[in-house]
Amino acid sequence: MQDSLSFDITHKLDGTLARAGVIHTPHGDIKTPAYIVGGTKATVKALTPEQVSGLGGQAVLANTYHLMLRPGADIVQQAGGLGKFMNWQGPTFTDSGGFQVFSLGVAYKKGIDAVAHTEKGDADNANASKDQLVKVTEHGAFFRSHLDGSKLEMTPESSMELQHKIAADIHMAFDECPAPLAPRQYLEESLGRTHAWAERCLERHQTLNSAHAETGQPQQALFGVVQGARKEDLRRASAQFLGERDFDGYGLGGIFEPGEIPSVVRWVNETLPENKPRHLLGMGSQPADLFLGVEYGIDTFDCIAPTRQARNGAIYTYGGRINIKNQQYKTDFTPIDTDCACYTCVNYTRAYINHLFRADEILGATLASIHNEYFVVHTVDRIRDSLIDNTFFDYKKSFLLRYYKDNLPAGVTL
RNA sequence: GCAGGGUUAGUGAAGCGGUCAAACACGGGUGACUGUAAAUCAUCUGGCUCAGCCUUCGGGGGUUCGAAUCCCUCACCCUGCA
Repeated sequence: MQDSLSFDITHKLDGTLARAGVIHTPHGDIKTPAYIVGGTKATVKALTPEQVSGLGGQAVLANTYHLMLRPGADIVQQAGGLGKFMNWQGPTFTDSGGFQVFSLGVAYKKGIDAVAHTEKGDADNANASKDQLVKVTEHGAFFRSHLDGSKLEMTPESSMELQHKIAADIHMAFDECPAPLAPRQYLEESLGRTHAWAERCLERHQTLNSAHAETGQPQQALFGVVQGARKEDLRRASAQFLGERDFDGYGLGGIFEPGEIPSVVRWVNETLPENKPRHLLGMGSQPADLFLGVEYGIDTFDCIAPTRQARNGAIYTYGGRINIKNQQYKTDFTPIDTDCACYTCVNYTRAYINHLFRADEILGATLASIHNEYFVVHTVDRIRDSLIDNTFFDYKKSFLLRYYKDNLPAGVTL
């Protein structure tokens, strides 16, 4: 059977876990470290695939839960798979739906921030609220659709069936993402479940891949997802358990702030096998995530924040984040960032984009999304270059000082 | 000219004797957003020496302990009839 995926490490940065390399997939290569563009519902919101590749995007990540609801995995399959369906030629990932166990579960109507970042109500964070749409059992997760309330079930097996129909190049194992401040006992129980689910995912995945081999379809790859919250022993045990199994790579889940990276990501990446790619799930809202992630051994990132924030007017510049809707930009006829080479910065002014947002014109979302996504994709590309020419720490320091000035996020060091 | 209706904060529009600095929407200010529940959400939006006070509901004058709310009058707008 032909390999679904291979990974070459071409450079390593001495004294760190950082590496540069190439992931080879049936739909092309990904030069790593790389920022994977969020395309949850088989679309990168407000952008055409040409715009995504134009801004430097190498691969996109869609979501199994969302595509199961709309349009349904069967339709994506009939279309010829995710890439064909959305006219994206390059590599694709799907997330399993594991994160929705969290976002529609304990975090529902409280917000990820409230559940993941605050110390208050830690026990509360683990408990079911009346509102939440998810119930977890050993068998799988029961969802109520956030769209119409209908009852759905997702199991490790069904997630793999769905992902194979959607047919991205790289799948994620169906995991439970627990609230990071849940009680220890719950975290242990949850991790055991995630591991059992991972084995069930792997088994079904291999069966499905064998069927593809018989029909001549490309092999698909599966990443195991490491959990364990902020507990070193749990994280190392998870990385050990999954690292011993035949996954094509690993996703790191349940990480919420840059300050966790030097601890949690390090524990995991010190333990995982070195020769397989590591994807940091859902992190990459701000530059510190990217520099620290790479430094502690991450190969790929995905995050929806650049496009979501762009739609809401929050825009990255090398001097920090700005809100383009603010009054002060009404008559600012300079680009978002004079040091940025993206399509938006080359062609448009802050005043024009400010106008588009105030007038509620959809082009504002597009131009802002092109810029924000370029900003993070390009930053990771530059980080890659800095690994190759051995200037990582200089680049990290100058970038983060310019971006954060005196306000480095908690836990971030230069 | 006669009869009726109207004039409320940046705009539209509730209120019809005390609990009204005055609902609500829009507009405006600011903030948030990390495997997308999100082109979303939060908050402020008369002034000030700010748990209190001051000035506001077309202008002026009354009634009342008390008026955006009732009466008189003036101005302007709308609708009928001449």
